[in-house]
Parts: sequence; structure tokens; C-alpha cells
Amino acid sequence: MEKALENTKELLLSHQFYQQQALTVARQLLGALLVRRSPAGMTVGKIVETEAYGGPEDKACHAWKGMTERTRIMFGPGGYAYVYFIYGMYHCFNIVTGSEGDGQAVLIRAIEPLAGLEIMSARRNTDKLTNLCSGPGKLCQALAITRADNGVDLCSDQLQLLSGEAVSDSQVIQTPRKNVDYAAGAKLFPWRFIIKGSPFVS
DNA sequence: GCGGAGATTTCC
DNA sequence: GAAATCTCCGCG
Repeated sequence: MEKALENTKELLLSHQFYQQQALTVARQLLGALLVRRSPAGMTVGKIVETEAYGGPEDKACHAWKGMTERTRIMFGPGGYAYVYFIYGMYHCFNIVTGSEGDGQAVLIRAIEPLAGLEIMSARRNTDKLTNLCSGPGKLCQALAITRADNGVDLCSDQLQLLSGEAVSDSQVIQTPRKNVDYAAGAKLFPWRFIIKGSPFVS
């Protein structure tokens, strides 16, 4: 794995890619590789579950009420990390998409662990592969993503995404997003994308 | 300032 | 099914 990731420049997803609409990016990110480099070592996973957030109709989006200090990064151009703290104990990792001023993002909900498994296991305190990164809070813990990563450029070394094997439409399931019941009309938007049959989804 | 609620996870 | 636990945000 480490060897395969030595020369990845041409696989690195560009700022131009992230500046598409959140829905498009959420679908396209399925199968992409999330690469995390930290002092403890490199951890890598394949994205198997995403959710799109954004637009004037989407009450579930943090940016819906306008820009605040927390959501400031969401209103910048796509290609940067938006990390927030939730329920007093967990972090969620998002990818800012669209153009400056849009206020949209894609939540990474689950990845399939591919490299750095020992590091992830130690951070998560479990050996069970399907429990390492099968949820937004879990994968942040496994990859040691915290608010210190808010605003990080996704073309930088510490955190980046590489295009992976193409995922065809027949392998993709779309469903409503999780835990957004409070969001009136937006709660039924089918903006959650899953790789069909993956045991690593949340 | 205060209080409510949240893109969750875990354990009883 | 509820607790853990803390920041953000709206209201005054």
C-alpha cells in the first residue's frame, strides 16, 4: 500500500474537482482514497459513504442560516476541510465544495480501512475492521482528525484525496441523510450515497 | 449570560 | 433506550 502511494500526483483530486456542486462531489467521491499523514504514521481508507449538504432549500446544512464563525470555512471555495465538534465528544469531517460564497460541503460518513490498520485500531481501541471507520465520528477518531484540521487544504500533505477505481451507478445506493429529522422538508432529500453491499458503511 | 439542541457513539 | 459532554447560537 505504502509503495502504491509513492507516486500519486496524477491521482490527487484538484481544487477544480471540489468546486463542483456538493451533490456531484458526494457521488464522485465514492471509491476515492482518503489519505491521512500524521506523526504516528499514514492511514488510508476508501470512501464508501457520503452525504451532500448545501443550497437554499437545505435546512439541514450548517450554512443554511448564513455564515457564522464555525461555518466560515464552508463559504470559501471548495477543496478545504470543514471539521466540527459535535455532542461534546466527536468530530465530523467534511469537504467544502462549490465556489466562494456558496456554503456547501460533503460529509464523509464512512471509509473502508486500507492502510495503517494498527494505528487506527489503537486510536479506536478495537480490532474489528468493520467498526474502525463506519461512521463520521469513528473515522475522525481513527484518522486523528480534529478541529485543528479545520480549513486544511485538501491538496496538502497531511490530508488529501486520491481518485480510486470508478464506481458505476449500479453499485451506488442513494437514501435520505441520517439524523436530520429536524430539517423540515430537507429531511427526505436523497443526498446520502453508499457503495452497495459494503460492510464498512455506518 | 443562559439554555436548548445537535451531520454521534456506546453501553445497559 | 439513554447517557456522555461541549460548543454553537438565539434570545434576552
